[in-house]
Amino acid sequence: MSLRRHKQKQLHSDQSEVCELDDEDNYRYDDLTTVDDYVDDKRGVEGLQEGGSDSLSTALSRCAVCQDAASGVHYGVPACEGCKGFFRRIVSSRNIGGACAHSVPLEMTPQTRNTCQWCRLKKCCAVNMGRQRSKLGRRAKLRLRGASSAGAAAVVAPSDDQIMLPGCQSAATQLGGVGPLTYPSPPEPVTPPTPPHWQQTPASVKCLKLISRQGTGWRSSMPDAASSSNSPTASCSGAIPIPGANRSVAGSPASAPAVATPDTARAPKKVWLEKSCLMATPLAMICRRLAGPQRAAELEDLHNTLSFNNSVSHLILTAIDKFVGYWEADLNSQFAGNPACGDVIAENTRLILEGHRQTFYFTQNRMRQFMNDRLAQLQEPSPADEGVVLHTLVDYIPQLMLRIVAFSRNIFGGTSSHSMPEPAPQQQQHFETHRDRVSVSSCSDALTDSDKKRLIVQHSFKLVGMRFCASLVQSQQDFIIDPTMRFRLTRRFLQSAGHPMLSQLFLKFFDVSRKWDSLRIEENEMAFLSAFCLTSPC
Amino acid sequence: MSLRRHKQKQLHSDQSEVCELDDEDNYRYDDLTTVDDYVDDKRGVEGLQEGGSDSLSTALSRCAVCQDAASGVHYGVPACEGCKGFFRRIVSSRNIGGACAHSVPLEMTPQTRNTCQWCRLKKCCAVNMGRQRSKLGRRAKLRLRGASSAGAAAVVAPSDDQIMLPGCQSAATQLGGVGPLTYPSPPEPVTPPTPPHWQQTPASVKCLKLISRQGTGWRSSMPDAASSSNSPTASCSGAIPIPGANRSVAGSPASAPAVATPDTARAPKKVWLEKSCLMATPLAMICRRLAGPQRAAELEDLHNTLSFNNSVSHLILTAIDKFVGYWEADLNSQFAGNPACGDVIAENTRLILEGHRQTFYFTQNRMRQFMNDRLAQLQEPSPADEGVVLHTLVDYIPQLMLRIVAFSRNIFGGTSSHSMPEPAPQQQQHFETHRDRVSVSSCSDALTDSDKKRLIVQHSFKLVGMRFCASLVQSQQDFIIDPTMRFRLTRRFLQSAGHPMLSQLFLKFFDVSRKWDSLRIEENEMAFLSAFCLTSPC
DNA sequence: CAATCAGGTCACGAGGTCAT
DNA sequence: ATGACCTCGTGACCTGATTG
Ligand SMILES: [Zn+2]
Ligand SMILES: [Zn+2]
Repeated sequence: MSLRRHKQKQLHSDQSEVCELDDEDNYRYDDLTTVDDYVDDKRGVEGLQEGGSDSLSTALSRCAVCQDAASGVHYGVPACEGCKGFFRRIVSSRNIGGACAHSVPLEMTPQTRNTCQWCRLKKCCAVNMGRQRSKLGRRAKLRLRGASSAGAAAVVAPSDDQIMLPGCQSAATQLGGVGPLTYPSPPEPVTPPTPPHWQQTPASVKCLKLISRQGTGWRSSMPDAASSSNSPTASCSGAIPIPGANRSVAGSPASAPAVATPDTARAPKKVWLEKSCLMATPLAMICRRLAGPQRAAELEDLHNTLSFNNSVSHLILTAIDKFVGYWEADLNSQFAGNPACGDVIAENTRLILEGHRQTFYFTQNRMRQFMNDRLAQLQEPSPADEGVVLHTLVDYIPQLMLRIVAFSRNIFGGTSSHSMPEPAPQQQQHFETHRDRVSVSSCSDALTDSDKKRLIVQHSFKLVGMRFCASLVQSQQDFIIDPTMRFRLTRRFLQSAGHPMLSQLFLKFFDVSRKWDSLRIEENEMAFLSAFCLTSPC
Repeated sequence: MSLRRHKQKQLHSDQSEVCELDDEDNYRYDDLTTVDDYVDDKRGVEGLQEGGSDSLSTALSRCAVCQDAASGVHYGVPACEGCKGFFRRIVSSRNIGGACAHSVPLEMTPQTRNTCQWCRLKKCCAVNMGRQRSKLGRRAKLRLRGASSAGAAAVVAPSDDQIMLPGCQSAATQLGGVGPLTYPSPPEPVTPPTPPHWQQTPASVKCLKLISRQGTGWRSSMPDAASSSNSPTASCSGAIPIPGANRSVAGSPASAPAVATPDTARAPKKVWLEKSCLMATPLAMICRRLAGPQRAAELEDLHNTLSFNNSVSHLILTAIDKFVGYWEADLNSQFAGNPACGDVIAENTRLILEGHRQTFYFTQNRMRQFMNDRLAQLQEPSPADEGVVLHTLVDYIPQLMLRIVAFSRNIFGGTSSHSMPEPAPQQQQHFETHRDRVSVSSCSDALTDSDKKRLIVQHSFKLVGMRFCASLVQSQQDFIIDPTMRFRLTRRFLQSAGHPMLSQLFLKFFDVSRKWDSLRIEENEMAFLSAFCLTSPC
C-alpha cells in the first residue's frame, strides 16, 4: 500500500511538471469509484443522472453546510470534503479560533465558507453535525436516512481523569441519603438556607422533562454503562420505550445488534442525556450571553491559560465549550412554537433556577454583603494553622457536595432508592411541531439510577469547585474565603501549605476565578451552567 | 489558441455524460478572460500543456497583472508575490488612498508596477482578482474535464469598456446647458418632479464642501490631467493653495519632483476628489448599513455573480467596494468633533439628499404606488414592437441622464460656463481638531470644469443604470418598466430583441436589480451612493 | 468482497512578518 | 509601501476500520 502511495506521489509530482493528459486520465479513472468522485469538485453538480432515485441522490449530493458537492455523509450529514475536514479539525484539536462579530451568521457558499470560521462552525452545528452522529460501515441500500442511529462505536469519550479529593468519593457513594444540610458552626449567624424544597415533595415529580424529536432525539449511547461504569451497582433494568431509541430506524437497524457489545441488544439501554435535554430549556439564550462575540476572546484566553488537567477548569471549559458548540442548535426555537413544549421548557427553567437558588448559598448578593459587613472578621491563618484549615475544608466540602446532590434532584429527580417505583409508568406525551413529532418524557425515568449516580459522581465535585470559584475566591483581593466563612486563605498561605489540595488546587482556583469573573456570569446563568454540567455526558 | 480551445471543448462534450455540471458557475462564458479560463477551471490548467512554452504556459507561470514570474494562483489568478501582497493589502487594510488620473491605465511591468497604485489596482480588478475567487486547499488532480474553458479568446479588456448608448455621448457633450427636464409624453399623469432646486439658485453656492486634514488630506494626483485627459478643454489654471498639496511633507518630497512627470511641478494641480470629501459626510454611517457584517455575504455574492465588464454593475460594485473599503475610515468621527465641521457635514448631507430627491423620480414610494395602481395598464410589447420600444428608450434615456447632471450640480456646483468666476476667490476655513488642522474648501472650486465634465461623462450613464435597476426593474415580476412607464419589458421580449441594448444590457439589468434588491438600500442611502459614485475618480 | 466513512496526509494559498 | 519568506488553515486524496 505504501508502495502504491509512493508511486502515486511520484506520478503526481511528475505531472506537475509536464502534464501528460491522457495517461493521467486513464489512471484516474481507474481510481474513481463513485459518482461523487466525478461530481465532487465543482459546484455545478446537477449531475447525478444515474437513473432511479433522483431526489435522494441529489439530497445527498449537497453539502448541508455550504451547498457544495457532498462527498458522502460525514458526521451525520451530507457534507463536502472541506466541511468534513473543517469539522474534524475543530472537534479534534479544538482550536476553534476566535471571534466573529456577525450577529447573523454569514451565508455559507463554497466561495464564502472560508470567510468566517465561526460562522462556518455555527452552521455545522446548526445542521447537526456531530462526531457521535457518525456512522461507520456500509449503508443500507435504498433508504438512507440514518438519522439517530444508536452509534455504538463513537460514544462519550471516557476522558475521565478526575481529580478526586478525599471526601468526594464518600459523598458520591452515600448519594442515596442526603444528610442534614446545615452548617455545623457558622461563626456568624449567617442564616443557613431554608430547608430545600426538594425535601418536601416527592422527587419523582420534580425533575426536568425531556423533549426529543422523533428519530433524532435521544441517543441511547451508554453501551458500557453496565460493563465498565464506575458505579458497581449498575442496574440496567427498567426499559423505557424512548421513541426513536428502540424504533428500528431505516438504515440503522444493524447498530443495535452490534457485534462488539452483544449485551446492548438484550439490555434495552436507558437513553443518555444529550443536548436536547437542556437545550430545550432557554439555554440558547444563555449561550448567546456566555459565548457571544464579545466574549469569544475571553473564552479563547480561558482555553489557553488553563490547564486541562484540572478538573475544575476542565469542567468550566467543557461546559462553555458545549455552549459554544451548540450555539446554533437552538432547539428552543424549534420547540417553543408548541405551547405544550413551551410549558415544559418553562417548567424546566423554573426547576433549574429554583434548585440553584435553594442549594447555592454563596450568591453574589450574599457575598457582596458579606464583604461589606464582616470582611474584617476573617482570620488569616498562619502556616501553622494549616491543619485546622485543612480539617475544616475536609469536613465541609462534602456538605457542599451534598448541596450539589440536592440540586441534582431538581434535574434528575430522585433515585429509586427514594421509593421511586421502578419502572415508573411512562406517561409520554407527544406533540406535533412544524417539522416532526416530539415526545416529552421524564428525565428521572429516562436515566437509570446508575446513570444518575455516575453523573453526580462525575460532576458534583466539579460543581463544588465552580461554585467555589464563582463566589468564595476573591481574586481581586487575592484571598479565598473558606466555606465556613471564617478564614481568608491568602495566596501566600496557600503557597506555603503542604497539602496538595491547598497548595495546588486552591492556588489554581485563583486563576479559574479570575477568568470566571471576567466572564461576568450572572446567577441565573450559573444555574443553567450548573445544570448543563451536571447533565453533560462527557 | 482557438484550436486548442476547440479541442478542449470537444473533449468536454465527450465527458458530458458524467460531468455535466458547470451550469451553476456564475460567470458568463463571454466574460471570461484568458486568465480566468485557465485558472478558475482547475481541470483545464494543467491539461493543456502539450507543446513547449507557448502563451498558455507563460500565462500560468506569469503574473497576470505585471507579467512577472508568478508564485502561484492568488485570488483566482496567477500572480507574483508582489501583486499578491499588493492586492492583499488593498483588500485588507483598505487604505487605498486616492485615485490617479491616468485615463488609460499605465502598463504594468515588474519595473513599473509601483509607479501608480491606482492603475495597479485597476489592473488587478481587470484580471478579476478577488478575495472570494481564491481557492484553498490542494488542487484537484487531473480529471480531464475541460468544462468551462469554452469562450472567446478575448484578452482582458482593461475594464474601461463602457457601454455607451446612443444619446449618452450627446448628453455628455451638452453638459453645459441642461435642457428642459420634462417628460414629453407621460402616458399617465404621473406628475413630473418639481423644477429642480439647482435651477433657481446660483450653482456656485450649492456644492459640497471639502474637509481635508493637513498633510494627509488631498492627494495631488492628476499629473496628466492636462495632457491625456479626455476632456479637451482642460484648463489647469486657478491654482488653489490646498494645504499640504505643495507642502513638502517629510518623507514624501521625492514624489513631487518626479522624473517621469515633470509637468506636475510647474502646473499647480487641482485637488482630486478623494475619500475625505464624502467621507466627511455621514457616509460612514451609510457604510455600516451598506456593508455591515450581515451584508458582507451579499456583497461577496454581488461580486461573484456580476461580471466586471458591465459598466453598470461595475459601477455599483466599485461604489460598494469603496464603501466597504472605507469602512473603517470613519472620518466623520474625526471631524464631527469640530462644530464648524459638523455644520459642513450637515450641509453636505442636506445637499446630497435634496439633490437626489429632486432629480430622482422613480422613488420606492412612487414605484410601489404605481405598481398598485397602474400596473395593469402597462403594455407588453410584442417582438414586432421592438423598434418602438427602442426608440422610446433612446429618446428618454438622455433625459434621465440630464437628471443626473442636475444632481451633480448639488455635488460639484455649476461649471464655469454658468457664470462662475474663475478662479473664484478662495475662502478657506481652518479648524483645529484634536489631532490636526483641517481646512474646508468648496468642491466647486476644487475641481476644474474639465474635471467635472469628465466625472459626469464617466458616471452619468452608470448612475442612470443604477437608478434603473433600483426602481424600474422589477426582478420579482420579471419585467422592466420603461422610463416612460408605458411598457413592461419581459425577459422573453428582451431575449428576442435584436438590439444589444435590449438584448444584452437590459437583460443584465435583471441580475443587477436582483442583487440590488437583496441589498435593501434605502432612498437616502441611494442618494449617498450616487453622490459617492459621481465623485469616484475611478 | 464492496461500500462507506473517520481520520490522516500534505500540496497549496491566504495572511502575516520584517528587512528593505 | 514593498515583496521574499514563513506559518497555518484548507481540502483533495488516501488508508484503514467497519458494516452489508
Ligand atoms: Zn461544505
Ligand atoms: Zn505581478
